[in-house]
Amino acid sequence: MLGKDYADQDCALARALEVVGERWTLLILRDAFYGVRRFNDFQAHLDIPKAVLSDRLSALVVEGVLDRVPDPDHGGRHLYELTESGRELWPALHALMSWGGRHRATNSRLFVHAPCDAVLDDEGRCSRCGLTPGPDEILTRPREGRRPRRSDPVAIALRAPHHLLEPLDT
Amino acid sequence: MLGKDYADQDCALARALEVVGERWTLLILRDAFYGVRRFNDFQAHLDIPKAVLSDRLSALVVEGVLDRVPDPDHGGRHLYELTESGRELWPALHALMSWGGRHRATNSRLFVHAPCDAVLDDEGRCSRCGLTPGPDEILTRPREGRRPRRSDPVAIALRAPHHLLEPLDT
DNA sequence: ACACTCGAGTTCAATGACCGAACTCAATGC
DNA sequence: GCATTGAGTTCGGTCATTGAACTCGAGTGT
Repeated sequence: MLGKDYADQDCALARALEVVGERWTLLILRDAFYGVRRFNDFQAHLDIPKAVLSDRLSALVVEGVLDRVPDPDHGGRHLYELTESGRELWPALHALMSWGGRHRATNSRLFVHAPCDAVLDDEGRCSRCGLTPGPDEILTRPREGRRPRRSDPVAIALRAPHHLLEPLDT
Repeated sequence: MLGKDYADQDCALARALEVVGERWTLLILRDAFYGVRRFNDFQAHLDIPKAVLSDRLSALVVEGVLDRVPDPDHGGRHLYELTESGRELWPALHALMSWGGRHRATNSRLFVHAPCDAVLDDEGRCSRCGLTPGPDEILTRPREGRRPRRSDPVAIALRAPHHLLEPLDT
């Protein structure tokens, strides 16, 4: 694993980056939050080489961030789902997304606290009730008036408003 | 820049990762928050190849996350300091650190809201006043009872309690 | 039963990134 | 004047990533 870990860094950040710090990993997890669960859906939406996707998914399963479960509809296939520890990465993901939205490009999605129907601010706090909900209470939809750049089936399915973690059907 | 960017991803997260998603970058920024400002201090504390450190620092300066200013004490040298946009990465960094602290290793540091003298929770919220302060209001110190793993001068200097962003002297 | 397709990978050669060691160069320190 | 130290750059070797081609097994159509 040379080149992947930061063994000499005595720091929780280094430990976290050993899990999610490699190229593509956080984008894979973003898609997992958006409801993507199948190998090919990740691949279609991310344009990632299959070998790398395979590596990353296995690593995330080993790390306990994703679960690999048999697909009930298709024998021999699997679904990749966020574990509890994976779901707890949401605040980190959201914080990075907010920073990107503020400093590079306006964020292409809104996140809404489902019970309040009020948008989340940059800190992930509901603008009505003030709580910072977990992903299971968050709805997402694309922001208005943006011409979408991607046209793969997953990107199209993601244009419909939906709950985070809710399985996508393509 | 092949292999560094995610040009086809229409997403604020991808934009953020193009800036901070490469190996070492977030650890460099962590040290910058801790007060490290000199090339050799980064190098000593991170055990990073100088060529890579040089690359990352220049890239962060180009991206407007760090400023490269002349060192008033030493002609011909420079200091690397967080810009405003760099300082706004604190919530993302803190969120990742919290996750690492919860799921991999207990965090080796405490973060304290200076005005309240109360520790921050995993969401970065002050346990007394409930605000989520920026780095300029945060004090950090090592947690008690941990045998430190590193013994370079920077690691030793960092053992003293200090404000985030406050220049370290080594 | 048979060929076909499609999803989910694995294998492979080429390219790019990362590594550590050695080198440069300017500014102190003695 | 000479050695040292900080801040890089250069360089050969190694490791990771890439896209294309290949494999394998489960359904599907006939």
